[in-house]
Amino acid sequence: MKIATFNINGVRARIETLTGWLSEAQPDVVVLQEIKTQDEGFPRESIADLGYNIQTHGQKGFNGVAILSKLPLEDVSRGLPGDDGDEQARYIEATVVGHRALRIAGLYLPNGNPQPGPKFDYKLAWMERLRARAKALLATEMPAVMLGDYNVIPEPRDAAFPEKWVNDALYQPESRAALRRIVFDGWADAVRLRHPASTRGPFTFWDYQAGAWQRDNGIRIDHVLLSPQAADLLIDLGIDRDERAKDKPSDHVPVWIDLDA
DNA sequence: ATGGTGGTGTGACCA
Repeated sequence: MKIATFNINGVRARIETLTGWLSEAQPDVVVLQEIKTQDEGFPRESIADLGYNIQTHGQKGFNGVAILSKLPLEDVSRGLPGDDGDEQARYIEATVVGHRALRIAGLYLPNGNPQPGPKFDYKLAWMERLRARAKALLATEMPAVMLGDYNVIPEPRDAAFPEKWVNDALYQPESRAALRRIVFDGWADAVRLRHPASTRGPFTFWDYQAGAWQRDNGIRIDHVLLSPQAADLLIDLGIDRDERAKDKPSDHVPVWIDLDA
């Protein structure tokens, strides 16, 4: 089962980018971030035409996440538990039933800039809520995958120029420590499983500005975390870097895994 | 030191 994450940066503006990639890559399950639309504005038809079931958790203008799946989606839940007052659409979960059942969590972690400030505080609080939810998923002992745009650069080798990020929320010691705490509870970072010795990258995001793509000035912020039961099923992993060079690209590229599920 | 690009929706915010 091929499962991917893609921050699409506006699904209506980039519907042809998305359908072109779906047709080529043929993922079974995709979590999308930054759909930037309410549920009723989501371009369902052109995605359903490719054989996908669609579950959205949209918001007007900003944020918004979705799950697309060629297999049926069950027990869908929207929103990250732990704060009933949180209005931002950044989290969706569902169960996908292949020959095994898998729990999929698609997330768009807060950017947190500028830091310090209320947005950074929201990021760190959101990460504590994510850790609690992640622990609950581990406790089920069901194969689980938590993937999406984490907006955290884990280590210096995850940036082309780490020194440029020292004042950025994505690279603060607090952000990095919060991600480590989640991972150390029992998750595997799938990209690092497959690229353990790389001293530079691989990257998943290149800014639109200043020729970042042309200079390969990238960062790794889109992550795939696997529960132990899911890690046991890992067959393959890829980062569709070529998508960044195409017309009307997102600033992120898809990251995918193939699971024996 | 700088939002230089891009989406949303028509102001100004978000990344």
